[in-house]
Amino acid sequence: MIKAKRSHSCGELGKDLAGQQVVLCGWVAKRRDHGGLIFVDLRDRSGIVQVVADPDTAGESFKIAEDIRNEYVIKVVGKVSLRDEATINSNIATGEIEVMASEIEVLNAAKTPPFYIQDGIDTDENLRLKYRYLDLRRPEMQRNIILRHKVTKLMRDYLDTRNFLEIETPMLTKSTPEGARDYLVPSRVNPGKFYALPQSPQIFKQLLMVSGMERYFQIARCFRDEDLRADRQPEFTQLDMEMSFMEMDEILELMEGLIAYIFEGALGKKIQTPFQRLTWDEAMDRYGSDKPDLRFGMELINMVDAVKDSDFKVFNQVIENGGVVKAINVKGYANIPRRECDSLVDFVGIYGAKGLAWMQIQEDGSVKSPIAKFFSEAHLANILATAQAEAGDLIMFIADKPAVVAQALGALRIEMAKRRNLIDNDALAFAWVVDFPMFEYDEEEKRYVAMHHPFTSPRDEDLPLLATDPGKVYAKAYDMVLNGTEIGGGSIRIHRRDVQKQIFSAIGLSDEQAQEKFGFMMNAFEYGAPPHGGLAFGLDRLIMIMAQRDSIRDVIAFPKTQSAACVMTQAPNDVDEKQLRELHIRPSLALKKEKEGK
RNA sequence: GGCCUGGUGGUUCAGUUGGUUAGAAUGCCGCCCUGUCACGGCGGAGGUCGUGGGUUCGAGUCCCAUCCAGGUCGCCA
Repeated sequence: MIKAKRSHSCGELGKDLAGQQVVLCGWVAKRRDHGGLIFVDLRDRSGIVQVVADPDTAGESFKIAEDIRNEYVIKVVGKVSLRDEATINSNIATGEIEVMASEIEVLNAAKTPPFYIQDGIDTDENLRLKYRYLDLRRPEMQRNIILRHKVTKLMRDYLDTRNFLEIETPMLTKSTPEGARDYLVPSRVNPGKFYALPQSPQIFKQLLMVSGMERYFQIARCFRDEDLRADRQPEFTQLDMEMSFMEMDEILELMEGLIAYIFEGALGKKIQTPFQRLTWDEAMDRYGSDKPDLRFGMELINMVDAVKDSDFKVFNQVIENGGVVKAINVKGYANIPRRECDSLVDFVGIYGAKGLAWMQIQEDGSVKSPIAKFFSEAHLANILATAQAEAGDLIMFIADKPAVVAQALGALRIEMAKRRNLIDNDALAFAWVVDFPMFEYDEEEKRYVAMHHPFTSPRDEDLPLLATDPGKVYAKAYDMVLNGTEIGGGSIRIHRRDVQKQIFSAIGLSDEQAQEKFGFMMNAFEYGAPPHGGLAFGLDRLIMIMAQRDSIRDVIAFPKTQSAACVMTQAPNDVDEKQLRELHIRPSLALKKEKEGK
């Protein structure tokens, strides 16, 4: 047994330590056995260093070096030695030195792992998740987790120096069906009753403002029982903040400062502030999205004036029925096969568009298009001028209700940018989207629902519209957008009981229902609630973008699969009938389920 | 819930119009090798082709169902 304690990390060794004895601990990343000489790449969190076992210097330990295998955990005593010029390995940070082992101890043997413990592996994610502890041993995953740690540390530092208090709020809370589905937790001591896991600490942080905490933050776990996506997990983390006595402009500026601080501190990237601001209307009009990707142009162009009064009935009917015709100009993409155009019709169909028209501008300036015959020379000239089209361009049109055009053409804009390779992967395009509509109409429920959440303050000038025309009310809400992803959102909140009541009424809650669900909050507003507002960043998404990954699963240590399951622990799992009974959940339900399963 | 893609040695994949004993690379095991770092050389083991039905003389291949994973629409105040 080696008595000496670990003295260094593998990655920190360098030329300055030449000649010094070190004690290293780590995992065997690779072993190259040359018979009379064995090389071991030893890996720990800090990096990799080459350990050399030479019978002359390793003595008895040479036999141990012969038996070790990948992922064995070993301890090595050895001398740092400069490598000969010819044997320097410039691929690794410690490539100018190596450690001549004098003693080796196996701390633990290891089975051959089911996949390679290295970067850039192309292994089924299910397998990686089943052996997540091995997946997290891979350097790129360790870098992601380390980045995440750095970012949360920087967040805490930034907010601490600006007088924020980190305060925890409950995980067992009250279910409020407005919004996403809740994860419910049965109460043992209150038969038949349930807690809900928080979708966000929204109400509690507002109450903390009533409490006079003035500035609050929390790195808060949130839960939503909805379907998963590459950027959506049932439990996720947000940096949640709330501030009293601050106007929107002050909050946005403070948040820009936070983001700049994080990017500088964690990635060494300077971020230009202030960020561009777009109103929601403008974002929808120009990009067809409330989270526009501003790394490229290709804006949506309104074609109504250019195409009206033509012989093309499809466009005419859409315009007559209050719809719009919009287009994007895909520069230099005219020469694509008809087949690709047809497949793009299917693409926009996913988003509800009933069709897609296109015009290919030929080298001689003439227009090749299935719909060209419906337009006069003057119309065509007008269309080309409106689209600023040149030879070689492809103009793609969608005509439909404004919301469908925005969604389908907005998605097409991004798809075409990908195909044209217009997106700079190193670019960081930040923006604020402000002035969201307060409500949107839910066709299914036949009522208005809050677009952000019902605690968002309407604009002062729109207050009179609350009772008469809720659809026209705008909110003091703001989203931070980065590269086409919403990374944060917030608002100035309501701090007056009468306004809050009006909002609940506008979304169809009776006074009694409002009192039953949110009475405690409205009561609090009567005891000196300060004006306040806040914001929450989606931490997982932010880290994902910073780490340049495509999925938040890569920046979460133990994520769930698309079916909200954990393949490593097998959660969710069956529970004992006894447990159910204690929770006052009738075992008959479970039994019934079991029978159905058979 | 809808649509799309995938599931074949440990891993990543190939597998033709359905036809003999299902291949490759890598990994793994054994032997050899004192300057490799994707070490090299020789030899070897390893597969109920996701699961269950069906069609057929014959199914990895065709059909149906189902499970799992991923993407996406709906959903996500």
